[in-house]
Amino acid sequence: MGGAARWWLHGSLEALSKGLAARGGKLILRRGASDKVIPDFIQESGARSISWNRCYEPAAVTRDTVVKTGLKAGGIEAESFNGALLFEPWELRTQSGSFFKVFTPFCRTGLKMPSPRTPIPAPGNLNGHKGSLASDTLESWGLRPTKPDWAGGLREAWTPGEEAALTRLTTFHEETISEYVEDRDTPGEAGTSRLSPYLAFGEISPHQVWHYAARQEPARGVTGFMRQIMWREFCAHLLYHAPKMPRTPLREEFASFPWRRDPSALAAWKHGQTGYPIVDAGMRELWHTGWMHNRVRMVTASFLVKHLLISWRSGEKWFWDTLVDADLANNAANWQWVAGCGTDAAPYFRIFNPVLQGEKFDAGGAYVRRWVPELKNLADAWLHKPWEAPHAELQAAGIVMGETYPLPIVDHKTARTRALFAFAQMRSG
DNA sequence: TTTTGAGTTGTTCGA
DNA sequence: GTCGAACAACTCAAA
Repeated sequence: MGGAARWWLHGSLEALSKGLAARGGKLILRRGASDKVIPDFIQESGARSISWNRCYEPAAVTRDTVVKTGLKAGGIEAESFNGALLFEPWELRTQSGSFFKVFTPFCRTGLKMPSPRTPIPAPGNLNGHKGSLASDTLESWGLRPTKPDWAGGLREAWTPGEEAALTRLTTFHEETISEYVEDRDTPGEAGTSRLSPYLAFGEISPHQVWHYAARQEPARGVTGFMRQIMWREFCAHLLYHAPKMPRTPLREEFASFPWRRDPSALAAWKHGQTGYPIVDAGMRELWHTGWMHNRVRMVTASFLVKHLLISWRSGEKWFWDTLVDADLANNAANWQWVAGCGTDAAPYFRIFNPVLQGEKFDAGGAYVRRWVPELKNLADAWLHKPWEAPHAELQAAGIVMGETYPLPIVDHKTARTRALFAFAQMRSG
């Protein structure tokens, strides 16, 4: 797990432990190889059956199959359930029986399926095990950063756990969803659901999200929001059917793409020091809060892959380490989409212009001013391209280009031409 | 089997 | 300033 996700997991387990205790249960923590720890624990506790929610990531499928086979052979009742996805990955098929590689027909087919099961409430009383069973302490797992403690921004921004997830869902529906279609693309507004980490950790299920939305008045935003939930579903199904997706480009010709190695440019990108305000704002939001607005994820990812010509794998790794909502399937599928090597990817000539993206989606500059405060006194007209601002404007705003804020590490037009050339090179073999 | 229409998110250029 | 076309060609999904 990445660092930010480990921080979240600590809070998540803490909340789960409290929730179980309130219902007469107890959370027991153990760690080690599943096919050893689980059978040992079953023997120790005298359990006769075990249930779990399925994971759909390739390594987890393999692991759980081994565990289940072993338990059944030992006469233990073992049952797994789907708590993570609206549809089973083998359920949604094209008419020819293959899995979907294009989102729109995938989504259409999903919406025509019988409605996903409705969630049932948690039991009131768990009637827990009465004996004493040893448990690791959560602290001993060392999930939270200590030296240094870099998680202050995460604590400010998030409350992990099921209760917080349900609050978030309710608030989103009461305050945000009616303007979802307009506001979800405006990073300066809190226009998105921010449910991603809760979904990633199973603190809320897509079934809960789905049925809660379906029960609402058919507000304008609901359909658009459900479409986004289907994107999560699509990525998970893709990973299930294409297990190599996190490492290998789905379009094979990309194996020979001429990526550059450029550690200093990569470092500038990671730390929000590229000289393009919208990119830097996004990367700093990520570093500070463990989350980045969806629109800005696209812009920053496109910048790494196309302007800097650095492999999407580098970006994938950084996001994996820094996102509280890090999810193997979403991360891999979306990086491949941006890089153009996914099955349903953006065409290669679609290269985001970070200045235009900033001007279009952060027109009032609220987002950049929040995350790049050294530019906050600069007028809207120059905010997304400070290197073009007249000297007097910069001086009035207290900015010295190259000192208080970096000059662009690449020129947009030059970088764009270079990217197009690289793609052409790849195509010609 | 063949054909046809369509495909998350954009930018640039020239009229 | 606004608008439409070009940017390529390919693969997928369904008729």
